[in-house]
Amino acid sequence: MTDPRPYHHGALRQTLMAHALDAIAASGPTGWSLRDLARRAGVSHAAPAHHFGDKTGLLTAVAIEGYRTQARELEASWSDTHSALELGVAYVRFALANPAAFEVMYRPHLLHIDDAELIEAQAAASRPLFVAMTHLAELDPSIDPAIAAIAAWSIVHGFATLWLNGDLPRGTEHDPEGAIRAAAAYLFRPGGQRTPA
Amino acid sequence: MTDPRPYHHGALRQTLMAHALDAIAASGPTGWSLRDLARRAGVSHAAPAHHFGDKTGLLTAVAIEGYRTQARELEASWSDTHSALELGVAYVRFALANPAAFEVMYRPHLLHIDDAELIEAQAAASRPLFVAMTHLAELDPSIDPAIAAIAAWSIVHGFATLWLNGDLPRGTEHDPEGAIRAAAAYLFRPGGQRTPA
DNA sequence: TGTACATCAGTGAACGCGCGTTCACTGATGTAC
DNA sequence: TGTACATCAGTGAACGCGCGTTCACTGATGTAC
Repeated sequence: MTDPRPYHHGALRQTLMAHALDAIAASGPTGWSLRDLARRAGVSHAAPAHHFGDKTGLLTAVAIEGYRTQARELEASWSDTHSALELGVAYVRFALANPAAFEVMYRPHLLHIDDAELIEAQAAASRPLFVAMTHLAELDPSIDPAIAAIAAWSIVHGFATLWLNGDLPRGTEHDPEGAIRAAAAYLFRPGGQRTPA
Repeated sequence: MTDPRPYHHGALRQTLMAHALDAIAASGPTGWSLRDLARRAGVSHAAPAHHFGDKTGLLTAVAIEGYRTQARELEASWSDTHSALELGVAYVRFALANPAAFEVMYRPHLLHIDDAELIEAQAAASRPLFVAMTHLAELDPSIDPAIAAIAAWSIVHGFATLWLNGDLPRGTEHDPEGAIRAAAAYLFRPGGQRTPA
């Protein structure tokens, strides 16, 4: 009656990564075991080691895939709008759509940080931010692109983190994109002198 | 030759919390066990359950203590400076000085979120932010205090998170306070109209 | 000052469990000739 | 078209380990009278 499962799974690597995303979303970046993932994939408990070596290897694979997707989305946002604000909204949109990957990507101590593919994917994902900040500094010479990058990255990263943790007050829930768009608009209002508030 | 340890430890609760902070800083909010903490405190493995019940209880105690300290520091900063910018710097200073507590405080799913002391401590810690934003909105009527609160909280929370994870580029390392002060100064520059950048 | 008793803090043995890792293996697939 | 062989993906039994939890206990402390 039961399907005779073929000896070779066929797409075990991707399947394990998908289950890892579920497990991370449910129990955090370390709240699961390789055996658990194997069980979910219907495969023997020693199989995951073939593909990832260990947990860190799997998390690294998850982060790489996350950075690649993020890079694609940020590049698309920038070339569509040439707006730093919309780039920030795209950053938040990615985080909210991919909470598990987002939770892993920015925690170097969970990853094999010297993995070449990881380093390259990270660099590709951060490029649009620097392009946008340079663009901004050209329009407004009072803006220092390095500091602006820290400001912009911080506000969108902070918003995404707080939103995913459920820390933001009720009301934000139904329209997170609207909330970050309004909040981030306070950054880089053109013209004004910079003085401490 | 060895000290005859007294049957009663005397300050086991505080000692376990201190070791928990070390363990969290080293291995993340869940990368340790109650048995491990008991070992570090030189006490039998069943002792921690007396004080905290379980891991979540201990993390809740850590978060409560964190929020109380944070509330004290933020209140002091506000009453000393009446500056929203300096309040943000104080938020970052707290996070960097108390990384383990900071890592736990904003993750409700790690905590007993309906603990009355936790709720009260959280509320006390967030009060200065709303006071400061209300103050800001009085000075500049174009500022919406609710949105400004999200913007301000996001930028300092994001900065602290990225800094603690080691994600920010070299250079920021030696003067995180200077970096967040410069970055946050882009928020709420007086005067300018709000338009998307 | 003394005694009895309740309460509290911590002990230590026992349990069953899920984990990562190892290892010799087997079944399927791809390639060379 | 067929055969031989290498490689790769996944198996399953075994191991030792640290874990949380339970439980009857013991030693110290505090309080009532």
